[in-house]
This record gives sequence, structure tokens and C-alpha cells, in this order.
Amino acid sequence: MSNAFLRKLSEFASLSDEDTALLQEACSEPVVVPARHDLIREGDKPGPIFVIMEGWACRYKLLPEGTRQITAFLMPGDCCDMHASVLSAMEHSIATITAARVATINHARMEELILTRPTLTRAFWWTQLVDEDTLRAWIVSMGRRDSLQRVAHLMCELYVRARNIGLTEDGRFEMPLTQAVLADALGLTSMHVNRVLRKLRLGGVMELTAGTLIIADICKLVSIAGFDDNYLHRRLRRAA
Amino acid sequence: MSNAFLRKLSEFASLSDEDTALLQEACSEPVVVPARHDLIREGDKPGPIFVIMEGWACRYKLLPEGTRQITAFLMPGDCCDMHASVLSAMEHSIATITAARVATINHARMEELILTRPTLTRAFWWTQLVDEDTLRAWIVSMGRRDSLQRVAHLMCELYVRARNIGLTEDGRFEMPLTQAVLADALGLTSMHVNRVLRKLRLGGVMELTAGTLIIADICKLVSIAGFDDNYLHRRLRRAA
DNA sequence: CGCGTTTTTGAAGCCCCTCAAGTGTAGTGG
DNA sequence: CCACTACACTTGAGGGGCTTCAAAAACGCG
Repeated sequence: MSNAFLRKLSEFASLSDEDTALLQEACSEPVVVPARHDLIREGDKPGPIFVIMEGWACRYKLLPEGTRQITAFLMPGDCCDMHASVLSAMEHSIATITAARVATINHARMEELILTRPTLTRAFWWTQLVDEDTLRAWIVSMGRRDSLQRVAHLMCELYVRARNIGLTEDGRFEMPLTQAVLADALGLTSMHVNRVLRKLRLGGVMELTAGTLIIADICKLVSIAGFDDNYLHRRLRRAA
Repeated sequence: MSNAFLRKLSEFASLSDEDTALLQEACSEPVVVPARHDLIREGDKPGPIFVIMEGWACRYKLLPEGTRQITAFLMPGDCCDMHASVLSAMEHSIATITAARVATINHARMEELILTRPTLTRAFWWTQLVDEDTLRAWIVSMGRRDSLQRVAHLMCELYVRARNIGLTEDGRFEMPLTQAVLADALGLTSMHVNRVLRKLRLGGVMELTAGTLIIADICKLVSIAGFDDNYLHRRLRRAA
């Protein structure tokens, strides 16, 4: 199954052939977007629903002082702003991190799917709730975990999410995030992220080089992070 | 209008008499819950939808080391877990802070409302999206604001939310949160929250005593916080 | 009035930031 | 093929913001 969106949704719900076909068709014309390109900006009127088919993106907000806070990473299969049309303006921006293939679904089409396909509606709700629990997990990390735990926790989250969509192999996966990007997500400076990564590397826990994360000791990593993947609400649990 | 839930929803949508009557009836039998009482605990199967009719509550998560992180405050009119039934287990707990009147709506009833009353459905979506943007605003605060800005920002948020449901009068409102509770929400210690509050008091910005917040200089407060209430997505803007 | 909770204040220390410089590494053009 | 540039990564020194530990004062409630 080459469609990451389908792969992700079918992780939660068993989709009928008709549901599958409808979804397939809805995001059949993805557009290639270059890296570091805004899909939508804070203040804009909500646009269509974006579905990331390939590549990485993030939600972020710029502060007056020029600093940036990333509030979510978007990976293949993730979709944004399912119902944002209800609001009059976006409160944050969404940008690609790498070059990406992005499908768009207009709101009329989405509304139609929601009204007529109860299984899809439930699956969409599930993604929404997982995203929400992920936001809460980030708040917990920022509020009550130190930098080492915080980095470890994010690495665990991204690893599990990558694994769920079949992007890992044998404790490693491609994670094209610079230390500056990680810092913007973790509420740290890139210099400090660098020091934390060194510590994890020297401790034989994990190594992040050239855009790939290699987890040497997943048990140590999970234990440092205090990671519990419940918040990602997976039905199936596969081995690492 | 004595029903805080109705008051809040009608802020976004103009509800028909029938919608109003249905909502009124759905939460017509609130229960009084004592202070510091869990409504639902992490790990529990999702229960009914809770609607806070009176009093304060919060979502929180306990960490292994015994620390606590609050991820949201719930005020009159706020409802939780609209669609949580989709999930198999709660990822966080919800507890009252003060004594509270809490209505419950079972999921079958809610589903019926959503299927038959499009105006209500849109209004529910709006509350959901506001909650989500609030989570993101908290992440931004924790990641990129220092303690003074963070406290100021939270006070702004709570003041605007209280004002929206008619709980303020002339720059003041009842905010029954201890410094320890604020600390658990802000990712600080109660000692440091105390020092920040003193600074704001001595600066003639605001004063928090005996469970009421008195804002002396709203402009200063907003400017310290870098507060912008867009994320609460209000349609109407009333004067303070 | 007495007791638990909350608030307040102080002193010492650590975690992470700021500022600063230097080291790769990939891409470009001569 | 090598200078040149841009960007990401790396490392160090010093400082500040928030924590930890500790204890006293104030408050609220039976």
C-alpha cells in the first residue's frame, strides 16, 4: 500500500473497499512542495485539508522576538485542519521541513465523506484525538522533563510514529531534522540539543547522524524518557 | 441565561429555540462534585461527556517521580471528551479544583445531537478547535516564554475566558487557583510562582489574593505576556 | 484556639542560555 | 580540481533563571 494516509487510517479501522477507494481518490493528486515552504500562514483563512503523503512538515508559531516554537511534526499519513474551516483565521503556520508530496482535500469533499461514511468519520476522529493527546504529551514534556528526558521522549515518539507507517528498519529511521529544528520543538537552544545528543551518543543510547537516527539501546532510551506510547492510541502493537 | 454551556456555545453560533431546548435538556441534571475529586482517571475507559456548569476543574497527568502537569483548566461552559469514546483508554485524568456542578451527557445522546443538529455540530467543532489552539498556545508559552511572561499569559487567557462567560467585573474575577496549582500548570515551582506574583504586584500590574485576581493595568499585563486572544477564536469582542 | 494548608522569604546550586569561536561538510563556480 | 560560500555541527567559558532545601509567617476552618 503506497498511500501513507490509507496505511495510517487502516491501522485504526478496517476500511471497506469502497472507503479505501474514496480515500484513494480524494488524495490522488498530490503536489510536490519544496523544503522550508509554508503551506499556510498564521492569519490566513483556513484552506483545504492537507495530507502529507511523503516527507516531513511541522506546525509552528513565530514570536515577536523572532524565536520560533514548533508545536507538532507531521509525517506521511498525517493530515491537518480537518475542520479548521469553522474558524476565521489560522493561529499558526504549517511548513514543510523536507521536500514533500502533499495532497489537498477541499472541505466540501471532506464534509461529504464525513456525512456518508461512518467508518471514515470514526477514523478521522481517532486521528484528531491522537493529535490532541500528542499536544498534551508535549506540554507534559516541556513542563516536567529536563532536556535529556525531553530529547529522549521526542525521539521515542518519532520512532514509534515512523514505525507505525513502516518507515523504520531495525532500530533506525530517516529523521531529517536539524538540531536547530529539534531545539525549536523542544524549547531549547540548538547548542544545548547538541550537548544532549552527545551525551546520548556517548552513553551508547542513540546516535543521530546525517539525517538518520540509530537507536542503539531502545530500553535505555525509553527508560530515560519515561516513555509510554499509550497516547498514540495504537490498536496493534508490533515488535520493534 | 443560567446555563454556562449554552452561554458559551451561543457565543459562536446563533442557536435555534429547538437547539437550545435540546441542549438545556441534555445537561439538565448536573451533579455536585466536591473539590479535588477525580472525574475520570488516566487508564480508565472513556466515560460520558462532562460539562462543567459551575466551578473549576483541570486535566492533568501524574509523572512517575510524583510531579504533576496540568494541561488545561476547565471553567463553566467547558466540556470534555466529546468523542473520547473512540479511544480505549484515557491518557490523562480530570479533576475538580473547587466544588463543581457537573453535567454528564452519554455518548449515544451526543451522537444523536451531532447527527441531527448541524448547527450544534458546528458549535461543538468550534469548542474542540479552540481547545486545540489553547493546547498549542500553552506549548508556545512553555517553550519560549520565561516565567514572568508565562504567568502573565496564563492570567490573560483565564481573564478573557472568564469574561466570555460573564464571570468578570471591572478587571477582576474569582480565580480559586493556589500557587501550587498554577505552578503545576506553568511547569514551575510554587516558590517561583510566588516570586513572579510578587513582582507583578509590586509592578502595579495585577494582584492575586484570596482567590480573586485583580488586574490593575491590563495593558501592561498584555504587553508583558505578548498576549493575543486570537487563539480563543471569539466572534464577538465585547469591552471589558 | 489550634492545626493544616498556603504563602512568603532566604541561601545555595544546577541546568540551560548567551556569546563566541572553530570545525566539518555539501554545493557552486572558476 | 580546488577556492569559496553557506550551513550545520561542535565545543568552551561565563552568567542568569529557576530549582532545591529550609523555615517562618499568614491564612482559613473546625
